[in-house]
Amino acid sequence: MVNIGDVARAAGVARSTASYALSGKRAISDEVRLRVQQAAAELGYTPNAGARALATSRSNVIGLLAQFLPDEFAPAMLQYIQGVANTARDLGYDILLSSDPDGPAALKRLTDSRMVDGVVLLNVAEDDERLPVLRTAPQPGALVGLPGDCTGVDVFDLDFEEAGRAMVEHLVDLGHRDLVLVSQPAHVVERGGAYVWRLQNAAIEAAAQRGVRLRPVHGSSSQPDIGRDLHAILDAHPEATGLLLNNEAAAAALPTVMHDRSLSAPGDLSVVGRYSDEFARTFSLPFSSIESAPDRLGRMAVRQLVRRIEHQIPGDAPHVVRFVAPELVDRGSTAPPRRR
Amino acid sequence: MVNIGDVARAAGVARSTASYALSGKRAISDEVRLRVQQAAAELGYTPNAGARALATSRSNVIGLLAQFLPDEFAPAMLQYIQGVANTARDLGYDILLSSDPDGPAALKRLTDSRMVDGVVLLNVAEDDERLPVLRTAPQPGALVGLPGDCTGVDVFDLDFEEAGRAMVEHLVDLGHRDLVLVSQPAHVVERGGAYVWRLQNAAIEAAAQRGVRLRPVHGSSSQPDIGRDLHAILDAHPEATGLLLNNEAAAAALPTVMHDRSLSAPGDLSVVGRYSDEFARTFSLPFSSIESAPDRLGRMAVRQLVRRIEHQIPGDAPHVVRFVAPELVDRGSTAPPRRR
DNA sequence: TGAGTTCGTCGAACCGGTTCGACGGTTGTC
DNA sequence: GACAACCGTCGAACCGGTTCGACGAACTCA
Repeated sequence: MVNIGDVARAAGVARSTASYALSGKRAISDEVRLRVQQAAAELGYTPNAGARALATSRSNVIGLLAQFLPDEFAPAMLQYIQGVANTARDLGYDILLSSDPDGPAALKRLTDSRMVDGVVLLNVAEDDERLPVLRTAPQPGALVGLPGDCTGVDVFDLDFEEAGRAMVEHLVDLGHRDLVLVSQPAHVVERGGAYVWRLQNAAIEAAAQRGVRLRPVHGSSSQPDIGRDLHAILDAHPEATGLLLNNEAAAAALPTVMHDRSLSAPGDLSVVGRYSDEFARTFSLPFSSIESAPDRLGRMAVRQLVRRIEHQIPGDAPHVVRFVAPELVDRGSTAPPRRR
Repeated sequence: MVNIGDVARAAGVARSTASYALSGKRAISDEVRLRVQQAAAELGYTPNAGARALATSRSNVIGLLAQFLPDEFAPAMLQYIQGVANTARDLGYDILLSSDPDGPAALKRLTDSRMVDGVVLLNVAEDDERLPVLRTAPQPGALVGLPGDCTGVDVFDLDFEEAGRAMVEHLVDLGHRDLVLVSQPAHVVERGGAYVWRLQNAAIEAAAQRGVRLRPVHGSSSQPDIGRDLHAILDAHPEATGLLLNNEAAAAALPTVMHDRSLSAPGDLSVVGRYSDEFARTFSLPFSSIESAPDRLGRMAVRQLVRRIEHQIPGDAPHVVRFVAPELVDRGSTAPPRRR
């Protein structure tokens, strides 16, 4: 394998000169620089990543910690991963994907071994066990998802409170007075999926303020259970005219369930979900939804991380907690309730 | 950051002794070994990945080249990625995920920089541009997908020919004599997605042998186009009683389309797909299907790769081309055709 | 003409591991 | 009692980059 010594020899200069000629960190005569660059090109020189990382303490790799939990809907996760991966690539970073179920251990290994210059955490829990590890790590971290304690990390998330309010307001404005909100399974909440109750509490509060009824229920996050759950929910609440979904699996399953019951939206039931446009296309979902903007969140997280890594922001500068404002994408699944 | 010198000093031994005590590559007295291990634990020592890679020419990282092409159905891709990631983790390797659209360049950089000990390629094309790069790389490579020329790489794929035959045989045995096969879009084929015509040709041949009619058609691989395509296909072939799907997006969209047309399977139409059980659950697909086994293929690829990396197999040993036999998972979507 | 700058290049040290050869001490064998 | 074999440890070299200080040559200016 050709190394920088070979390039230097071919160009007739010292190793250090070759290094400077390629990096441009010191003035080098045009003549020598061209000779070095040409030699590098001819020999097909690619710097050894390990050696460079050792010398510079920088790897140009970003760690991405994502867990494929049985109660998270995998296709929804994928969108965040793609957002992070694409942005990292554009900024010149590779991504090291860890799906280790033992998040804290994986994070500690990745950071302590200096394999990564920074990390992005997905599936952030209210009391995330990875955060203490991350705070003591020398590298910066960015989260997609809001934890209880944001100190020492940059945080990006959808404004779930506002999302909950917006969903309720939208349906109430149309005249609905009996709503059902289908959330993630109860044990996603127990595990610390705070976004579930952030949206739910805000929705309940908004409903109370407008004087309408909103019943929060949980649904499974996998097939075929969620289908049964939806049937049970619709059986239990025949008076409901508006359905709110904060559960991707439920959204994916609902068209089939409604078909089985010969219901259609918005004729029989107005439906609003919370998922991305990409997700809606993938699953042919006809429901209006609050855009969850996974690509945008992934991009924001990586951008901020890279800014910190490259010291445009010092590590002790104040950290950022930024919320994306929810936007309702109208797919025509809501209308005034049918007179009964 | 604590390094092996700190550990050695704390244990009162030389750096080399500390290294041997931790790696076990030379005999070390129990007493010294324990002292070193304890010092390492107390100081929270984690080896520097770059330094180790530099010294050993091994990074314990596997490169995963996956392209999220607009005409590949992303959720289907994810299953392969998960299979590869999980197996790699179990075997002690991290995964570097590259989604760079310029595959050859990304591959060259990853291998030449010695960032990875080996690579797994997804989205393999008949005449894959990454293969020449991979063959000259010093690291081994494993493919999930069959290229035209398999020299120098290990290859794992579903037996698409057998899959095509099995789908046809199954329906013909039930009495169907008019079949339609929905494949991926034409330009997936043009780009080199050989699996499309491998299945298609085998299906056509099997149909000819059994004396039944099989019409091959292409469908889009994204929503909502594929929905329109399916309607058009069903309009154009009202006489068909059996539908074969080699297109995940089509499978995902078909329930809605059939609902819109008030068709049901197997009453009005017998349907057989080609996708994984996990995929079927995610999309609530009620159709019987040939299992595409992405987890198994990912696992096989990584296992073989690791075997080569760890020199249980020398690099010049003969390479492997292994096909997974298709299995039909019966979900009750096929039956003898209804008498017209 | 000599001192002070500036510019371009070089040599050496360093990053943090692994590994090879050497060496002193103990044990075993005849 | 001499010699060989073996065991456990050490020092030094090496992997392939980057970076710092030094240094010679050319240029500037008094």
